[in-house]
Amino acid sequence: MRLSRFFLPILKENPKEAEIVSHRLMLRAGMVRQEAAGIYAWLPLGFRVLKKIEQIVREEQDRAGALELLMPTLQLADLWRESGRYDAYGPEMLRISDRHKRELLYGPTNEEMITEIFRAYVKSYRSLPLNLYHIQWKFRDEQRPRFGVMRGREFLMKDAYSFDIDEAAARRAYNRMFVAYLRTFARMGLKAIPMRAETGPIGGDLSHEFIVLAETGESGVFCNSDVLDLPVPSDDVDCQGDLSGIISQWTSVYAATEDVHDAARYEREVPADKRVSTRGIEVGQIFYFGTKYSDAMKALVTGPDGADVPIHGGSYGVGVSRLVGAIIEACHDEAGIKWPEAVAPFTAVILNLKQGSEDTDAACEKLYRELQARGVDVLYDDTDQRAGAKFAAADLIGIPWQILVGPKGLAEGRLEIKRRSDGSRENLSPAEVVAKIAG
RNA sequence: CGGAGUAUAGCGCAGCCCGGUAGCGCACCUGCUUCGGGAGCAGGGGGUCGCAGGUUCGAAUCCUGCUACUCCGACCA
Repeated sequence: MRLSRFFLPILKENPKEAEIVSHRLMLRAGMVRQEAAGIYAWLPLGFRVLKKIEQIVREEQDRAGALELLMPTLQLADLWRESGRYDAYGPEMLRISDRHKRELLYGPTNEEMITEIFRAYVKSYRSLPLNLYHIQWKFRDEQRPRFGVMRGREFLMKDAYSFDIDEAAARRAYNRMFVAYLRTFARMGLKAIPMRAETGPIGGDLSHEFIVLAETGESGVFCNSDVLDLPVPSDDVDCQGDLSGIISQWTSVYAATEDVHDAARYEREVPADKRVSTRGIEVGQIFYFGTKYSDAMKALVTGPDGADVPIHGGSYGVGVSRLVGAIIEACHDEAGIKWPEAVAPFTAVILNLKQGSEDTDAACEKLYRELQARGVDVLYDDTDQRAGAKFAAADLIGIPWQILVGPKGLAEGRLEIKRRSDGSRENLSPAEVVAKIAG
């Protein structure tokens, strides 16, 4: 992508409403624009990141055996009356009526709808286990939206729903999602710690929140620093195999949000030098809720003995749009964002330090073509701004690799490559640059 | 949902007390000079001053009502 043809409305000054760093940087980097309280338009740069995150979530859900579908944003009120949540959900639910005065709502979550779909088709225990998920916009009419996309009213969420014949099978489904979540967040460059959590209004008795440690997080958290060094399951983990060893490894180390924090146990189990008391951002939560919805909505399957039984369910959410902010909270410095490569809007940016000069133009064009040919997502800053402005913009938008092409280096046949994450620099030949980034 | 504020150009702000027909910095456009860490000079474009009423010869400014947004707290993927 040529920057001169891209849409990147960078701001030099800080918008006054943005209090936390991720919100400030997202606005300054031209990633989002606020359209109403807690409602954002995703501009091209932000949209690229959102899509990368979404794709990682999707790949790990698929790996875990979940099946993607897509449910609508609007749902009929009657569906929610069946579960009893239409009234219980309260003013956070956005209620709408259509021209026929039918009552609808903009979905804040989809347990009811997925249960309705499930019960319409699945009749036998032999169709289980089943895990269906979608990645769709949700709306929760928060009393006080804030912190940009970290707590918007409209947000993109991955929500998966598992269906199993009994509790033991449901716990295996829960474990598969637990492992998928460990992998998902690690692939994005985040340390997300699973913490025992309250089940809240969704119900059930087993739940973990996945928390990214950050001073600007909304909830207080307490954990044993050992949990930060636990190994994340690798690519070849057998999701259909026995995962209980991994789960117990992760859940035996103390980690809790302030809501369920047990100070006595914390002090008893965690040595003083390993106590971490900080704040965190919730990026995912998983629940096992048993037969709560299948009882209320009569989602029954016929078991091996011929008797109908309610299925055991779980639901598993990832805040996809929130993750964009969470990653920035975890990865930035004074100059701007430092995207982990896996979610970066572009892998590399070419900075032509003397636009209009024959030598640098030719070298940049060649490099740009070669990187593209090698499948690298590359941004070419071909604007006629001065070098300093290009450096500042590149640092701000956080592209992992900056390739500096200027007359000084070219005189010796060299380009300078700067790594955004640690600021390290190397002088390399063009071929070496291509090999390093594409290879 | 309690409390406190704000609304003037794309962004950040001044002007309002004391009414007289809107200004500054950044950004944008043109030209020249610059050119490896957010350049300089000169010229230029852009605002029914959140909306609706009222007072007045005259309202960004005073009065009334409304709306939107922000911050602190209680609450949430």
